[in-house]
Amino acid sequence: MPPEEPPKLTLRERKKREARRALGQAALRLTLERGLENVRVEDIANEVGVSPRTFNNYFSSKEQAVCSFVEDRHEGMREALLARPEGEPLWESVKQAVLTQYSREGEPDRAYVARIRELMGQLALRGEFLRSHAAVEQVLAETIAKRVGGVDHLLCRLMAASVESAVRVAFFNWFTTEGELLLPTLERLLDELATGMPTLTGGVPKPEPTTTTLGEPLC
Amino acid sequence: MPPEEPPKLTLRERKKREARRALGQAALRLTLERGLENVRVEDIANEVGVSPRTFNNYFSSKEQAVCSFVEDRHEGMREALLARPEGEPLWESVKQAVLTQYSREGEPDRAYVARIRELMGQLALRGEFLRSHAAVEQVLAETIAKRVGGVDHLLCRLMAASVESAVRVAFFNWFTTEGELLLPTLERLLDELATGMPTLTGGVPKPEPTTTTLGEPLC
DNA sequence: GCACTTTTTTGCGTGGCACGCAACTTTCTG
DNA sequence: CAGAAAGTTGCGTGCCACGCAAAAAAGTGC
Repeated sequence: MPPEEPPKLTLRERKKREARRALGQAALRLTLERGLENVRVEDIANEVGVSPRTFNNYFSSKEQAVCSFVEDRHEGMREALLARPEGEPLWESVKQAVLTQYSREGEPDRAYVARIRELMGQLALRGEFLRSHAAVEQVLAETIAKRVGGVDHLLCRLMAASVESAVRVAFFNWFTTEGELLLPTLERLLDELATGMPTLTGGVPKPEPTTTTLGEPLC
Repeated sequence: MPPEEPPKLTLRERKKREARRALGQAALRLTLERGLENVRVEDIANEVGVSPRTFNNYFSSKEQAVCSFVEDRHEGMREALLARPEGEPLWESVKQAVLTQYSREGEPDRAYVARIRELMGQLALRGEFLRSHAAVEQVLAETIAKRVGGVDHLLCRLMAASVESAVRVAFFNWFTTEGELLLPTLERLLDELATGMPTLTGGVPKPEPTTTTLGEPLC
């Protein structure tokens, strides 16, 4: 095996990617440590050894930088989906691609959960967070469309949006509960989507007067 | 019929609501007229006859103000769902509630479409826009949970998220095409969700080499 | 109608942020 | 190695969110 794989990308390209990655990572780390309001753009820039002005060449806000890790999954998502075998039914492909992507990252470290939960509490991040998810959704929709050829674009979008919904809900559940694993929940939710909505109706329709809170407005 | 309905809310409460509504509306109108980057917080405040500082007592950014109309639907959504008859299957209730809410507003004026499309192009608004949708989703999830009693909260969330997905996709389609109506599309997408994902697979799996663009990353 | 409390509005000041611009440095190409 | 192309940086500018405390408005009890 070659220890140095031939850099197919130009040096510039690699440097750019690396800089962006480093900035996003630094932003996330600092925010987890101190909370967003105690992180200045200057801090992030310094951490990476770059001028504050340069930071804004890559991201147009620190919130965007912090959330960039979500968006970064889009590449893996695309590859995972395109790598599925030709004849496989579409939904199976999508499901497996999603599961592949998120198991690639491994069951996330329990130690981070509390901090991530705190992170998500940051109102200021919610918008950017969702925007990043939407970016992944867009890639997913395009890839699905490419895979199935001439099928209705609306349905591709709907499928992509539904999948991202499941991902968001699974993550939400993951970092608001203590013991549960991410992947099984995600798989279950995806199966639920496949089955269709009425499944939920199977539950007891008795209106319990208990005011059950659903938790934070998160996600 | 009483021409003046007795104000069940205190004067303060009414004034607050009115102020917020006026600010949001002004923000939206000005943005549609001139584009977000040509609207200053000061302009919005002046329009309503209030100090800039007060604007920030109601909204923590102008983007939030512009998007507030989306979030304002949550109240109607809640009522519409709770108003459905007792014995009705859950999904049917949800579907009808959503359709009720969006027909309440009437098929949107064609004249606005171009401007709305432009509005959605504003990168800066996307995050807030999604945040508002998420807020509606949250209310929807809570209301669903309340309606079905003790059923799995995860599934309630998933359903709410899916519904919002359909809404977003339907809107997207509505303001990126010329002739189509919003409500029929929305209903079709909701039915698609009810049926479950594999429906999409029904399409021709032939991989057309045409590089079909899916349109803007919007929504 | 009148004191007293609670809530909202407002002006001011501060720290911070995004971005245009133009000079400078690095990388690329032949 | 020389010129072109792309990326980085410092500076300046306009704007913005929010804390704070004083003033104004709305609610309350008598």
